[in-house]
This record gives sequence, structure tokens and C-alpha cells, in this order.
Amino acid sequence: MGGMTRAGLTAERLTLAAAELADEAGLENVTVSALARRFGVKDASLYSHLRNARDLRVRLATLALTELADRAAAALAGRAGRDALVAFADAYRDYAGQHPGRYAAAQLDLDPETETAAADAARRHAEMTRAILRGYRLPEPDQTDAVRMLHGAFHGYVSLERMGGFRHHPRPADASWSRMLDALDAVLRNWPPQ
Amino acid sequence: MGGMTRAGLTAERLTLAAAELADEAGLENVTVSALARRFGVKDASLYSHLRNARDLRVRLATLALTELADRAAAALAGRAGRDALVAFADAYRDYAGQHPGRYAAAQLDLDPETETAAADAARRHAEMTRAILRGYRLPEPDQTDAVRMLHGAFHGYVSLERMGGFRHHPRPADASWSRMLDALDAVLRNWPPQ
DNA sequence: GGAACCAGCCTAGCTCTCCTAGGCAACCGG
DNA sequence: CCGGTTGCCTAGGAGAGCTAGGCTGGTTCC
Repeated sequence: MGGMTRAGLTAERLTLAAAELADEAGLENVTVSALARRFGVKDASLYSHLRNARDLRVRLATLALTELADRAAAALAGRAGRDALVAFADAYRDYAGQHPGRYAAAQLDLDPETETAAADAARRHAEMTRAILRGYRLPEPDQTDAVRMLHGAFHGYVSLERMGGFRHHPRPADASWSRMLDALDAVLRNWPPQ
Repeated sequence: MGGMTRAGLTAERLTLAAAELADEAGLENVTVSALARRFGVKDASLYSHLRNARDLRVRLATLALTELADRAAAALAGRAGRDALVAFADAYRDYAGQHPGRYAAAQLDLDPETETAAADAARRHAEMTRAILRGYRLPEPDQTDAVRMLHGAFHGYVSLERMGGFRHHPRPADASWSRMLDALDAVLRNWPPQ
């Protein structure tokens, strides 16, 4: 009696709902219980679709890294040099602005041994970052150094901005961002030797 | 009977123990219960010294930010220009390497309204970062842009390194780090106009 | 069309963390 | 040595994570 129809849960639907929840309420509020509540279902029911809470977060991280890599790929298509740099960087920062919870999830510590899908997504994202450099024609190992610098600079800036590090000062975060991109372009065009 | 002597807890001792725990076991394992266990005391006993679990983390963040600012100040003493940049950056990265849990705590989202002490420590740390730039003689608002870039680059690089982002590639993280410092120095010496 | 099977969601119940209320004992000042 | 304060206690409730096992709706196959 009362027998409601089934909720029709799948790992994919749960992951997507977790992503929405993360963006709305913050990554720390993405719990198995909260997700079950959102589907009007008991929390124990989710464990036929998810191994555990960690599994949920890894799936979420994988989703975010994949979306990020997709956006990066779209931004880079048909661009090179400074255009590519700026397009990639803006796509990265916009994603973090529009999807703070997903972005936070993408920063999760992943175990490449067991969490293969997530590691693949991370690798794809790293390859996109490397693609920025095609127009700058750097040899190895300089290219690797430059990739690390770029990724670090993007992530660091966005991360500080997200956690409110820039709110004391009146200088708009957008302005500092585009100055940083100018600086990074300049340094890539004139990469210091040795 | 059995009456053990008192443990002699204070907020300071608890915060220090939390810092050690964070470095040994990771920030996510810094819980009120774990801390009580470490002192051989019931978890409820800690609530006469700490408001709540959040309070503990904020105190930990404050400790970390203060230590970081102290190290930065020591590194900068008597140095200018490139020397100052490198000394600061290395102090920053070494701290994160030696104290990963404390470093992670320093990245906590702080509410400057209520968490005044923590906000002060964060401000002191930001002032140290700004002090790097004295030797480069940048006008405002370029100085603010440069501070944000530097802080972002340091934090981003260290953060990616900590979460294992560089372990696929054979290139040593140290080497890429010092190339990044070279690049940052170059860009500060020749800051792009407009 | 019935039987058997499964997949999907359930209840029950455990552990752990966080936190509050109230008790008793140790230490400290007078 | 007596009263007050402080410090740690027990008891207990809420919420999150997770496991074991049960019931049922939908599919499959004779």
C-alpha cells in the first residue's frame, strides 16, 4: 500500500545531483544522506549504486575534471599563442565561478591506482593545459615547467579568489586576472634560459 | 578512586596537538574525538576549551597562517629583489612540505567578521607577500596585481604538487619550481605595461 | 499465464563524530 | 578547613556512514 513508484536511481543521476548539490550548498554538504533526501529515498538505498561516500566524491571529481577538460578543449579550438592562453584561462576561471562545488571537487586527492576513471580525466585536463603551449614552441623540459607554472597560476589565483582572498582590496579581481595573463604570455614568449 | 591527575588542557595545547595530528594524519582526521583520544580524555571535556569543531579548525588555521607569516618575515629579512622572491617562495613551499596538515588548514575559508584572529594572521601573511615587491618598485595598482599573481602562483604550484599532480612526469618538482621563480622574477623586472 | 528471478528500495541496527546538560572532584584563596 | 571555581566526568541525542537482510515490482522464459 502507498507503494510509490521507484525513484530510478543510477550512479550517473546520483553524480549529477551531487554536482548540483555541491554548487548550491558547497562540497562539504555533499553527503550520502543529503543526496538520498533529495531523491526522497533512504540513504541505505544509495549503496546499491555507490560503493561508499568516497566513491561518490570521486565520481563527482571525475565529472568536474571531464567538464573542465571539455571546456578547455572548446576554448582552445582554432586558437594559438596568446589567444589560446587567454581563452583557456577564462574558461577555467569561469567554470570555477559558475560551478564552485564542482571545481572544489576537482581538487580532490585521487588515487591513480584504484580511481582510474578520475585519473584519466585529470590526465586529459593536463593534456589540454599542455596544448596551450603549442603556439609558444618551447622545448622539453621547459614545456613541462611551463605547464606546471600555468596550471599552478590558474588554480592558485582562482582558489584564492574563491576563498575570498581578494575582497579586502578594491582592485577588481578581473583586472588583476587579465594582468596576470599578460604577464604569463610575456614570460612564455620570452622564456628565461637555463 | 582511580582519580587520575587532570590532563591540563588549554586551547593552546589543543591547537598545537591538532597541528601535529594534522601533519601526521591529514587535516580531515583532525576531529574533536581524535584530539580527546590523544590526551586520554573524553571528547566532551574539550568543549570547555573550544566552542566547537569549527573553532578548533579556525585556531589551527590561525596557527598555520602565523607560522607561515613568521617564516616569510625571516626569509625576507635583509633581502631584496630576486633574492627576496626566492627566499620567500622557498620558505612557503618548505612549510607546506614539512607541515602539510597545517598548510591545508591555512587554506580554510575564514569569516573575517567573527574569526578576527585568523583574519589578522591572513592579513599579516598577505603583507609579507607584498613586501617581496619592494625591490621591484611597481606602482599601484600593478603592485596589487603582482601580489595576487605571486600568491596565486605559489599556492597553486604547491597545492598541485601536494596533491600529486606532478608525479606522472619524471621532471623533478624542484626544477620546475625554480624555473617558475626565474620566470616570475623576469616578469616582475619587466612588468608588462597597461 | 504462471513461476522464477533479479533489481531496487526498504527496515533495522551498528559505529563514529559533534555537541549539550548536569554532576562530582580537585585545586585555590581566604 | 571551608567555599567557590574550574576541569573532567557520565549520560544522552542528533546526524552521517555503512551492513545485513527482507519485501516487491518488473522482466524472462516455459
